[in-house]
Amino acid sequence: MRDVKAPLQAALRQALHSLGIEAPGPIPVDLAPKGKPGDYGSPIAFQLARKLKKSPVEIASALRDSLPEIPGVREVHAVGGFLNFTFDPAYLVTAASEPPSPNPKRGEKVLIEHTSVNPNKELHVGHLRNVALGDAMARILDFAGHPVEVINYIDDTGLQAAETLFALDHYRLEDSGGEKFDHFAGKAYVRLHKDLEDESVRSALGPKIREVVKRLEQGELREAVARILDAQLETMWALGASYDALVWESDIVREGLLQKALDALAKTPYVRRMDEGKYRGAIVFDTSEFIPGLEDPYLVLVRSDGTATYTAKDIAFQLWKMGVLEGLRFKPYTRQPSGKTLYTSAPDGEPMAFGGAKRTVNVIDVRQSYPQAVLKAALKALGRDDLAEGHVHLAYETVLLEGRPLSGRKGHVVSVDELLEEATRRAREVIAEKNPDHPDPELAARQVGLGAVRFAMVKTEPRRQIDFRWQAVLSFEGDAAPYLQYAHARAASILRKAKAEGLDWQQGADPTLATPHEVALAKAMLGFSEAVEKSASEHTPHLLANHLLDLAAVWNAYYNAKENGRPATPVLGAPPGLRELRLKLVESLKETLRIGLTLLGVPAPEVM
RNA sequence: GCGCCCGUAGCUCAGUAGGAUAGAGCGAGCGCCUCCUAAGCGCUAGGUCGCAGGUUCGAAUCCUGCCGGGCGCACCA
Repeated sequence: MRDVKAPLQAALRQALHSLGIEAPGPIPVDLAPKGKPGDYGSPIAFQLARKLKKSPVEIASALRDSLPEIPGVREVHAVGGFLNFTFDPAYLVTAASEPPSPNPKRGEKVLIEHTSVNPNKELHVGHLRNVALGDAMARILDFAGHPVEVINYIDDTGLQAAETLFALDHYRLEDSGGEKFDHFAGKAYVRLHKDLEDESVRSALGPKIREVVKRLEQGELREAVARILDAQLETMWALGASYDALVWESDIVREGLLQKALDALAKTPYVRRMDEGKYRGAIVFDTSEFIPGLEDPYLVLVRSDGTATYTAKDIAFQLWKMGVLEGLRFKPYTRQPSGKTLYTSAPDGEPMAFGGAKRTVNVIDVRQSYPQAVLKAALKALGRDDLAEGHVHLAYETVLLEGRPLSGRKGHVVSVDELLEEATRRAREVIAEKNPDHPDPELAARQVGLGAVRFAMVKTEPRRQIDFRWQAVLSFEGDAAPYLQYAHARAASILRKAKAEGLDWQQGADPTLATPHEVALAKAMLGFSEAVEKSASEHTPHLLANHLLDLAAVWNAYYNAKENGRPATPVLGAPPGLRELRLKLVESLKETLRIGLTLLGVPAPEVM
C-alpha cells in the first residue's frame, strides 16, 4: 500500500528548504476535517509563525508557491493558515487498491517476554490480558519489520509452584484424567491455601513447602512442573499465542547466571552486604541513584539466609536477554499449532541464538513497576545506560471481573478455558439464528468466540483498568471483534460471488470512474500502515484496534450507501470499469482487515 | 504520608510528541431488508473534556495547585 502522506511531508520540507527554513521536526500532516477543502492538511505554518515573525496565512501562501509537483496532488489550498492538499481521486483509489505488506526486516532484534504464568494453576482472565497484549505486540512488531523473539518465562522455583506440587502430594491427589491437569492442580493449591489459614497448619507445613522450593531450585521436580505447564500451554495455544522459547527460572540458577549477575553487581558501589539494621546479613541493591523519591531505596537481592529473591533472578534473566550474560542452553520442547518449534532452556541442551537483544519488551502488569524499574537500575549500575534505554516495561492495568478485583480465594475468577468455551457457545447460537445455512458453523463459532475474547483485551489502552463483563464481551454487536469479522465476511462474500460469476477484476479497472464513496473508503484504508507503526512504536495494540473499528465503519457505510433511496455503491452490479475498480478496492479492503485482525490475534472468517 | 497511573456523553471508551466545528459503541427515540449477509446502515437526543489558575495565535492535550478513584511503597513478586 503506497504511502500518500510521506510525499506531502517531503514536499513541504523541500518547500521550507527553498525558503531558507529548516523544519524543526517531523512535519505534521493529517486528514482534513469534514467540510474543509482537500484530503490532507498540515498546520506547519502555525508552528513557524512565531519563529519567522510572520502570520500563518502569509507563510502558508508562500509555502504553497514554493511547493514542488507532488504525484497525485491536483490542488493545494492555503486555508486560514492551514495548507491543504486535494488528491486526484483516481490516485487515492489506486493507492488503496494495493493491500498492505509487511515491512522488510531491518534493525536489531526485539525480545518480547509475555505470558510467564506461574506453573501452578489454570489461566484466568487476568492472564488473558497479558497473553493477548504480548502476542499482539509480537505480531505487530514483526509486521512492522522488527526481528522478534518471544520468550515465555517459567517461574518454576517460586513459592506458588512449590505449594501446588506440595499440595498434590500432601493430599495424595491422583488425577483420574477426567480434568485438564492445570485445573486439577489449581484445586489442590486452593485447598492448601484454605488449610493454611489455620496458624498451626501453617507452622507445621511451612518447612515442608520450603523443602519443595529447594528441590525445585535443584531442578528435581521439573517433570511435575512440566505437566502443569503443558496443560497451560494448551490454553495459550487455544488463544492463538506462539513462542520461540521457554526459559526456566531454575536454569537461570543452575547455569550460573544468577551467580554471575550477583558477582557483577557486587563490584559496583551500589550493592553490598549489610552489617546492621533491618537488612543485616542480606545483600542489598541501593537504587536511590536510579529511582528517586523512595523512602527505602534498598532492594534485597540475597536474603540473610542465603537464598536469592525473585528480583535477583529476574535481573540475571534481563542481563541474559540483553546479552550481558551468556550461558543458557536450549533444546526443542515441542511443536506448536502455529507450526513453529518451541524450544526450552535445558542443562542438556545446546547453545542457541536466543537472547542478546538490544531492546526488550516485558509484558507484565503495572503492579510490578517497581521491580521492573529495578531491572533498568541494575543495567545502569553496570554502566549499561544504552541497554537500560532499550528496556521497555509494557505495564498494563489489572482486569476487574464485573466491577470487582479478581480473587481466587473468593471464587471470583473466570478461567480462560471456561471463557473460550462460553464465548464459542454464544457464537454458535448466534450463527444458528442469523445464518442457519452456514457451511461450517463450528469453525465460525470458534473464530468468533476467540476473536471476541481477544479483542476485548486489546481494544483499550493498556494503562487503563478494564472491567470484564460477560454481557459486554459476549455481545456480538457494536464496538467489538464480531463487527470487524462481519465486515471482513461481507467483503469476502462479494468476492466469492464475483468469482462464481466468472469475473476477472485484475484487468479493466478504470480509476477515473471513482466516486466520493470510493475516495472515502480509500482514505480510511490508507491509514492502516501508520496505525500499525504507531502501535509498534508506542507498544500498544489498541491504536491498531481502533483504526480497524474506524475502517470497518467506513466500509459498512460504503456498503450501505444510498442515493435517492437506491444503493449508491453496488459492486457486482456496477458498469464495467467501475465494477473492476470496486472489486479491486474491496479485495484490498478485505485483505487489510484480514491482516489487521491477524495482527491482533483475531481470526478473520470468510463466512459468518 | 511518599511515588506512579487514571478522571472526556447516563454507562464503556477513542482522541493527549498543542492544531481546523471533541468522536465511537451501549442504552433512549425515529427510520432502512422487492438492493452483493440487517452481527449492518442513516437520523435525533445527550458533553462547563474532575475543579481552579497559568503558558500559547491556539489547550481535552503542556505547567502548577486542589478534589475524586486505582496501584505500589516486605529479607513477596
